[in-house]
Amino acid sequence: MEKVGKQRYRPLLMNWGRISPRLIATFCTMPMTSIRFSRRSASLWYDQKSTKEERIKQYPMSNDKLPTRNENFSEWYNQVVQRAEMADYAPVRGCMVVRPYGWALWENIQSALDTRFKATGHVNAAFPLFIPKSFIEKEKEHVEGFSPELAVVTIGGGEVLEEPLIVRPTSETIIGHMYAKWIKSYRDLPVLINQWGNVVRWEMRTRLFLRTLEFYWQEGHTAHATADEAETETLQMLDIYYDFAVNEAAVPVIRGRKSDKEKFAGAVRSYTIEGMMGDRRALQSGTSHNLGQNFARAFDIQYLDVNNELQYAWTTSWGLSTRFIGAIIMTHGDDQGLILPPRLAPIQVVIVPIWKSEDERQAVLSMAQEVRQRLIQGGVRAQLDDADQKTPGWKFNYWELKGVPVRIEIGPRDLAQKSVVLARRDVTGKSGKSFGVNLETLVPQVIELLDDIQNGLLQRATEFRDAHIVDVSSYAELKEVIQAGDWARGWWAGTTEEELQVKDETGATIRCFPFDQPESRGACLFSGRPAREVALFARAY
RNA sequence: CGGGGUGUAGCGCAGUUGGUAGCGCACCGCGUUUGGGACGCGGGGGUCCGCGGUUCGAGUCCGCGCACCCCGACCA
Repeated sequence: MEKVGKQRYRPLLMNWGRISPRLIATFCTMPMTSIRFSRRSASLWYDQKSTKEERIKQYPMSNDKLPTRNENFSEWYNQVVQRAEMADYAPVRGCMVVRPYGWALWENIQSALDTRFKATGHVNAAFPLFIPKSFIEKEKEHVEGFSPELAVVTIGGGEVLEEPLIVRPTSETIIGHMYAKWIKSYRDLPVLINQWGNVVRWEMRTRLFLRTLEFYWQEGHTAHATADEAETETLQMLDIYYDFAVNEAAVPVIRGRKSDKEKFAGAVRSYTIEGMMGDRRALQSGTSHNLGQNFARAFDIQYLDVNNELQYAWTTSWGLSTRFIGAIIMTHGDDQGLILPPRLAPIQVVIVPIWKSEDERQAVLSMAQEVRQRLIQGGVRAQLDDADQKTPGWKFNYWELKGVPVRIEIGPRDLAQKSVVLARRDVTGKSGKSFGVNLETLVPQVIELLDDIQNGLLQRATEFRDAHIVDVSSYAELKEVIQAGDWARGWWAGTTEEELQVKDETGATIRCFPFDQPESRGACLFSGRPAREVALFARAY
């Protein structure tokens, strides 16, 4: 059954140029020094000639430490996601289960975004999961872009369906259809609807959160009376993503316009926020599209304007997905595991009690309870880890792996002075600990610390990013910079073909034309032609 | 769809010339522990991917399937 989609839709594919050796390039730059790995990825790291015995000796299967990010970033990511209990592999290839801890993070992301959507006049609704196949085919670029990755339902209730149903890869088409019904007059505009839901795209290579067959997201779909208004909306929503990323997630993204080659299938213009991950690869973390009148024409979204003339509406769409969780993980995480930005962290403070005797246990626990109460009353998301099967040391490591921003340790030594130990997740070891923190000033101090961590994460990530963007003025320089793993920024006036050539030869793509542009003009780094804007090149996820 | 690989306990794996299945971790019980990933003793857990074949006997050999992983061709 699952093959139906591919077979049916393959013929629709026309000019899918064979694409880049990006993945080869990535593979080549990765160190062959993985310490631990799952069976899944093991073969990648094997020296094909070594014997099985040698491999086992070389790579002990000890399960207690993460690979470091330098050793093998990709394996570090996989293990962090699973061991921090964010997500797990589902029994269906390429699908994930978002576990409660991961979902709690997503809920916080949702609420931060939803608040912003509502504040700008948007409302939520829900559209169907299934889309008639014919809908997808109505917009030419759209069908070409999405055909290869559609899941198709051909049987329902034991009967072969008259028209196959597509499991939505995105909802422009079905929402467009509904908008055509609802929009008759300029008085009906604008329509500003958002939907929280899931979509399915039949990807070849999958990674937890970053690319799975099914993922969760929000998709906003708006319709407007004028091109200007649609463009304003498109940019406004990109700014909301930017504000969210920077101020809630402490992920310093760059706003910009996608190149024609990279824009959404069916859009006139696509805008993006791009983040630099800990391995310096780029991650498209949110997109906003100006669809012009493409979908309005395909779905007959027409209205009568003030002059009683029939006009096509101007539509937009914008989305941010659970992929953003991957962005948070790969932006802030360190060799101990996750570091979650305090504003989004499901648990902001974890309290670890320490005791030896039963007497101590009682006393420590009751103090820990009180601390937890005070924190919660102060509006802090606090949790007490009072499990007695695990040692404090184990708990420290566990909660660090889970990225909880602040840990409070309470032991016998603290009882007497009515004080606690504060440990911040973003500074490892003893230097991140404050001893003898007084109970009376604890709550404001924790709140200040959370704030400090939030700012620190943003600053650290911003500095890291800026240190790895290099200005280039020639193709040779670009190659060198990309080869070194950094991002290259330079004047660009190239064609899509030239962009493709860069991708083929370097593995890098144009991530965006940043909004932040120099005043001057320059010469295209590739062709030497006069260029009006600079582009950012990077290897991307 | 092409090339490569793997299917044995929840996870990671071992299993010799074919002789009736084990190790580590996890899990359960009891006890001792607890300021940076504790320890002892005891215990539970198997359709050895499936089907067929060879054999007195198959995790092991043969055939055919299936699933998953990796690499290539796409993408938020």
